[in-house]
Amino acid sequence: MGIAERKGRERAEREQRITAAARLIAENEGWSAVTIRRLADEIEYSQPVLYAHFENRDAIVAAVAVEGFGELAAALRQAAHESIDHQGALESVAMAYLAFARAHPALYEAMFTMATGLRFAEADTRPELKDAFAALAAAVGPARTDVEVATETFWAALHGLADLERSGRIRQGARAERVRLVVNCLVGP
Amino acid sequence: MGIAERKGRERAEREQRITAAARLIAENEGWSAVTIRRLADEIEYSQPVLYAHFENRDAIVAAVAVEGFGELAAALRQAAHESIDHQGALESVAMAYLAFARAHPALYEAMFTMATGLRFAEADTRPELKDAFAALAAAVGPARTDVEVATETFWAALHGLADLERSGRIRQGARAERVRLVVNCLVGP
DNA sequence: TTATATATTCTAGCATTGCTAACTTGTCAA
DNA sequence: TTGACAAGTTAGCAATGCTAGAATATATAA
Repeated sequence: MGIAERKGRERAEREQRITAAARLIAENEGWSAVTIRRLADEIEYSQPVLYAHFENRDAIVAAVAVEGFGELAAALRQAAHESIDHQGALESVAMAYLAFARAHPALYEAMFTMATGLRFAEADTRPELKDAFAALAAAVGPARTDVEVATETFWAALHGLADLERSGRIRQGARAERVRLVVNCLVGP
Repeated sequence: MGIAERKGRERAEREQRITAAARLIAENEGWSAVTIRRLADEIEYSQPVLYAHFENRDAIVAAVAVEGFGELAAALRQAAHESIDHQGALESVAMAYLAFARAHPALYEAMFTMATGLRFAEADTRPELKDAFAALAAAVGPARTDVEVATETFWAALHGLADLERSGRIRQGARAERVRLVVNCLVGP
């Protein structure tokens, strides 16, 4: 009997609607507008139902963040394919990273400044998180001995650029120059 | 008559006590523990008094953040003095930046992830903010034509490293290697 | 010195938040 | 049909940021 299956499907679908609503509201009105009551309204259930899916509000943010890491990894992989040489690929990936952060500010915020519970390099690390790092490593990868150090540094530079651009602390105009500086550093010696 | 002066002094002192209490509580228990009621208790006044000093809670966070920028600038300047050659100074400054973020996580959080109202490169930008940027620029400074681009990139790399280290997304161990990679990139050609 | 006006500070309360206990309704097997 | 269990709702708690209006202290004028 497919009753259990149907219930499982319904549950998964409802969970999906919760994160989708959270993401939409956050992107339009900021994360502070994402309240349990608002989400309950949106999915047309009462508030306690949300707690049958997520332990608390932070867990909803974390779920959105995990989605984001999956999408970021995909975007980076696609950008890497658009160039032939190493340097071009790195520049392309870097620009794609910054464009991603700019296009989905609330999503990026969930991925990096909220959701403090999401750990990397642990046993329970979600595959999406590893995948995003791997996508960066693939672009940095060849022709370096210290791939991990280089990837971490590349990632940090990109994240820093994205964050300082978002908060208006560095000029929007000079983006390409800054990216070139970062990429030259990695592709160089 | 020094009545007005005395009142001004008392007012300034009370304001100082508010930000000091906010900072202390944040550093010990996180920013979520910094509530208006808690601060009111701490300075031994009722809650509305706080609103005679700051427009809202965010303004208190912002005030702490400004303090932080002043201290960061000082720390960077001091680090720059400890080396003779350019490369050494840059490495020293970078390490001092990361150490600052690690030593005062709540303060750093106020400076970069909260306090969204603080703008750079605007007319009303507080001098402390410009000073921190200037301290970095002074270290990057000579021997480059594009000082501003280089400084922005340097800053972004440091901020990214600090942020990803804080959230446990890059290894604490390889800090020196990453810093070397960043510095080599700026000092190089 | 005393009375009035002004400035200062407090009490009390509102609306909103995340979250939960306890009731009610629906569902399925015996 | 009935009784056990699951699913969902109502109602409410404690905490938050913030504010109106009462109460008190302080400075100025008579």
